[in-house]
Amino acid sequence: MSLKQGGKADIVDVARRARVSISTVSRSFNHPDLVNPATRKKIERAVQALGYIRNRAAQTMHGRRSGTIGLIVPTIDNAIFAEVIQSFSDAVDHAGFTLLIASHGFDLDREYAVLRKFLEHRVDGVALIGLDHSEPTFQLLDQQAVPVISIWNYEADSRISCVGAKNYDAGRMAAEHLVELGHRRIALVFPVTIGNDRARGRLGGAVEVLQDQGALPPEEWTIQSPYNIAEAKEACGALFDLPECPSAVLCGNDVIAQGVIYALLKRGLKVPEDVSVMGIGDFKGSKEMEPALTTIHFPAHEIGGLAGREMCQLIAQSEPPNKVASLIRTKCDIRLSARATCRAV
Amino acid sequence: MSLKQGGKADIVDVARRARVSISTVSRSFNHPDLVNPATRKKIERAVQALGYIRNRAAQTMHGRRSGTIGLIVPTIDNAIFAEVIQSFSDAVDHAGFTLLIASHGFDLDREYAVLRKFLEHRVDGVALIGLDHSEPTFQLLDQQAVPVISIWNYEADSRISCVGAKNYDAGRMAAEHLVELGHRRIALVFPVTIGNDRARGRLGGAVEVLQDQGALPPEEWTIQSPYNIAEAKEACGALFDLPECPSAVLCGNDVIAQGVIYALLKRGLKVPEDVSVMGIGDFKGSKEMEPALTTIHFPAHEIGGLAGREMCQLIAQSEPPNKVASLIRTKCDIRLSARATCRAV
DNA sequence: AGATTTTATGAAAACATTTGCATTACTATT
DNA sequence: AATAGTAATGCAAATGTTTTCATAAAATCT
Repeated sequence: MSLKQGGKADIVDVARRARVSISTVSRSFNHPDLVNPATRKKIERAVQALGYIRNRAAQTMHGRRSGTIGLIVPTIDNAIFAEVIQSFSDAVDHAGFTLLIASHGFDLDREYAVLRKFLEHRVDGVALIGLDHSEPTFQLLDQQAVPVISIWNYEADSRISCVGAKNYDAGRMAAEHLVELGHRRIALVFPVTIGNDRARGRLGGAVEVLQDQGALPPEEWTIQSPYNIAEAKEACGALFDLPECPSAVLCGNDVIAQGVIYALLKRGLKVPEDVSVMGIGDFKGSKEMEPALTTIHFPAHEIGGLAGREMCQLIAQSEPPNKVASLIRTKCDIRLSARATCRAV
Repeated sequence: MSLKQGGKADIVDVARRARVSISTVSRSFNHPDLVNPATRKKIERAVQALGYIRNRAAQTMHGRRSGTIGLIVPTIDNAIFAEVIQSFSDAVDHAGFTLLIASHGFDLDREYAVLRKFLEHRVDGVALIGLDHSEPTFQLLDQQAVPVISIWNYEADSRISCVGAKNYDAGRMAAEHLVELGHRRIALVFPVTIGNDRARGRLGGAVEVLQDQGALPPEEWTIQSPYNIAEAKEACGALFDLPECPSAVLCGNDVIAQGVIYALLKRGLKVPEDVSVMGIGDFKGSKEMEPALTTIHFPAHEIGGLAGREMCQLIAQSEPPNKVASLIRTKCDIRLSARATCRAV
């Protein structure tokens, strides 16, 4: 009975019950210092009694910020991004924003479609993974002048703000480590690189080092596999049934590395005694594996948190609307985590 | 120059450019069949030229659906939920909805706060994990009459719609399998169960079976550990340094199981020769492990997808607004996946 | 005590849409 | 050829807020 029949009370109901005008109610939410504490109390009571919940849509429509941030990722259910999504989410949540999320399965056209959808919802900002996006995506971003940040990759000349690391360096580091350990017979297991600049950068870096060393792997030692334990395990199986087996395997990321290790174990081969395995990413759990995975450490948690905070900053900067925020570029350091899956030969 | 100075065109601009009324423009979006194809073409061209993007906030405000669904989970960066989030996301995306997501870190008060925030955004529906929620949460849900679904657990007498499995059964199955294999010296590694009915159900089921067999583990064989490889590995270490070592370990989920396996490997103990390890959940990758993990299979992908589709159904049902949708309860089957980490003794 | 500033409130316009009702122009029916 | 029915469109009210401006009341200054 204290509730309106519909169950949904609006600001007018609150005003009526508190015997003040709607302006005062609105003010008591948005600029509490401008309204008499006693009045505020009355309003507070009315809100309680009616179970009133503010309608953000109405505020949004009025031209204010919507209080939402959109995050577009290739996939959610993947160790790579889960950590970065979590820390990004925490950071924007902490600043009072609500997160809209969607995945596109590495399809840049779907990415564009999702972006449009987010824009229809008038997100205050958008975060994307990597710097590889379709031209329409860039144009839309530009035209709508929405604050945008790219997570995971760093490029000094990126078209949009970014926070992340140089995947090219990661690829180099990984290959160099293997080479320093004396390996020359190195196989490569990477995902498809179109529309995936992280993988492309890593592979490019690794190949360059190997080329300099005259250790470029033959065709049959270059395996393609998605970021997925099962498929990686399956895909690289043939590798070890070959007459000449590589002494080390450099993997596109830790998930692939895990698949490779399982494939080796399954064949009764020992890591690192028979074959060394190198990952990239240093996902949660890679350190705890037995033997612990040698990999290139990416500070995923830090990258996600930084990206979230910088996103909020970009949004604050771009106030008033239409003021274009300046670009921010943050380079995060990566480093070799030499553990137990690679040995010198 | 074809763009409005602000960069943002509205429906009025489109109408003007297409030389029709705003009503017609609106209609051509929402009820295209009611407008002349030729007119629709004109409007389409105007939209293109102006780079117009519809404002969902305005539609929302008008009382229609917002086109958003809120998903509240304990954590995102965890193998347990990542898969279910992904499939739920895909399902609602497919139906044209946009997903709002937030995590609460197993804190039911934060869950309540997040729910409020989502309701401010006028989500068309809310999905929660499990059936353990604070009383204010249930009341708010009730009072706002928002379609809601619980994911992961099934209870015949749940207060809200649910799709999932019986965690109690999972716990029983796991314990029964171990008992059938002849194990009596069984250790338990589970997370804190307050506010986590999944863990509570599993533990309860397992304990009951063990009690019936007079195989209830002593205090020092009951370990507490969060869902986290590193902490599980660390936490159960002491277990194997004890004078009398258990012959099997039953874990709260597969992540914990993996931690336990690594702890064993680290001590030079073999799985399953020295100790059997049982997981619950059957996460992505558990099948590929070497040795492959014996676990209770939860159809996470199916649960998430079903939940997403049923959420959309509930929303459709609750049209017109204020019509309360009926409860839906779907029980998903779980089964033992006996693989290689448990052996008979 | 009168003038000036400050504090607290209200009225009404604005925001970008949707939709019920009214209107006009066709097409089909007798 | 008049009538009824249908298709396509426009007008204007409604949606739930925020905010500018105006006004009234109270506090401060001289």
